[in-house]
Amino acid sequence: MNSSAPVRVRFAPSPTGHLHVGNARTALFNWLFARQSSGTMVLRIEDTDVDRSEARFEDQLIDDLKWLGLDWDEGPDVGGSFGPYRQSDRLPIYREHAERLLSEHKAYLCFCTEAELQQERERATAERRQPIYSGKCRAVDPAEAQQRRDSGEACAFRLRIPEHPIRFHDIVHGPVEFSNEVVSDPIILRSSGMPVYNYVVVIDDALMKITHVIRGDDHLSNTPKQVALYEALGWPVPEFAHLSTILGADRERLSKRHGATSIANFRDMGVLPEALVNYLALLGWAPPGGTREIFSIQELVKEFSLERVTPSPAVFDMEKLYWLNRHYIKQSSTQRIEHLALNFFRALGLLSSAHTQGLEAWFSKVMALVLPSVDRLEQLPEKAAVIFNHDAKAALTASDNAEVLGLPNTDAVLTRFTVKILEDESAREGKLTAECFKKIVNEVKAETGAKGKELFHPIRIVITGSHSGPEFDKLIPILEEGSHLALPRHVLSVHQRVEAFAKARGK
RNA sequence: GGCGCUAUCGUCUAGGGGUUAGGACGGAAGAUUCUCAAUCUUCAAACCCGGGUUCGAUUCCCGGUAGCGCUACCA
Repeated sequence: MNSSAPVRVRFAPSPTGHLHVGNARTALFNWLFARQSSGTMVLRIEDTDVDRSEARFEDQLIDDLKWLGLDWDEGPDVGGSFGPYRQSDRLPIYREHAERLLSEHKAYLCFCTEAELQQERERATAERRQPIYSGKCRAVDPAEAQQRRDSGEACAFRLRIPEHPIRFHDIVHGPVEFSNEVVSDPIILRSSGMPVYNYVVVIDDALMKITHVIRGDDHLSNTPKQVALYEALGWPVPEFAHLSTILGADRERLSKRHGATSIANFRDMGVLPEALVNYLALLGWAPPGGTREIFSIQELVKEFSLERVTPSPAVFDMEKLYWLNRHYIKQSSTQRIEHLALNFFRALGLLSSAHTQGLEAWFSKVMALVLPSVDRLEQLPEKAAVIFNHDAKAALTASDNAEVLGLPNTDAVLTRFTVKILEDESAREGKLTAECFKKIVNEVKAETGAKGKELFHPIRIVITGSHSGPEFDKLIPILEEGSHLALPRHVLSVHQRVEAFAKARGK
């Protein structure tokens, strides 16, 4: 172990789709560890699975990582002195080292066919034996093997697993030991000449001088093979840190079935990157004392510690993410949030991207009204429906409104209110102020004797279609100003709403 | 099946041989408000089971159970 060497870590995703939250956490922990120890972060693309890998996914991955605020010092896009950083560009390297292992008798040629191996495995399972490779070709004389290879016989390269238990250290799990009895001599180079994952990962990590391998614990059982490989190659074994799996609410491995799982999903929902980073850091890590929850990414760089990472699997809790997101939405500058929020309204055609006079100031008021009630930005248009939508008929027939509409005073309130608004000069022009509105409401109160919810609920039904909702002081100016803006979806003024409601009511 | 990993409130976790087992999310109640949201206050809620070690285990050890992973010429 080269613990004194400068820290070098890597994040090594397969470009098979968008960045998943589990991988994002792995990337984050690698990055935090690198940054806090002034180490080097390497991005390596594991694209040896040609069938599933696509170049465009690599760009997506990079976008997703950058969105989270992560960066790297070496990688396919930025270069570096340990490249190439795409496995598909490293094939000659893998072959070269495989040949070396062969010549040193650390590896041997295996002539067993896939069908034979398959049979052997089936027999072993049937007889309840360990389905590991028999080691049949270990016995083949190297010279004879070479001859058979030269004559064109198909063969794979297998690593010789040592005759002793394999031990390694894991920062999150402590010492780990595997009996050599249970680990097969692994194939490192297929008969097709293509190297196998467990082999290339070792070659790459070693050649890239990776000192700490931080990855998902689904690789824990593969690690003994990899350790054996390091030893066969005569290279130092790195430190390992295997991170627990992230589970869904049903305690199964988090997958698309559980809804949003990719970084892009969260971005599209209007989750802020700092909220996601904070949340991901808290999944499996806690600061000493364990009472602090809010961490900026810079604070995490300071406070994070691999030693404090828990080994047990964690269930992804959307609600807690949303809580953090609400926190960061409040923390953010209104300018930034409004800029992000605008896109959600544009996407639905509620607002256009054209410059509309007075839009910015008006939109700020809309945001001030609805922002406190959302978990994520995508909910904004729905919350702003009270502004953009008005359906008097629906308001009259909604079951939620039945009780209020049936109250003894409601009819009088509605009638007085309607008359006053329709008569009001400023309302007719869509220039009713919050003060004037309040004055009218107070007059209705005095004339009908209705107060509290008897007074406010019917009026709110007229204006918004629902008895509960935002305060009038804030809402009225938004409606009035909105009615003067040139918007794709016209915002009805108070007067227009009252008029429509009166018409629907037929009184 | 074999091997490995894991096990504290519903969830994320702190803690650790003797504690009123701490915090956060969520939940409930209350305050505030015309209502909703926000905010504030309060409350409920956990050491998987069985053995051992020990004066004393939730903590250490062993076993069980459960969950997850690996067991490929997949990554």
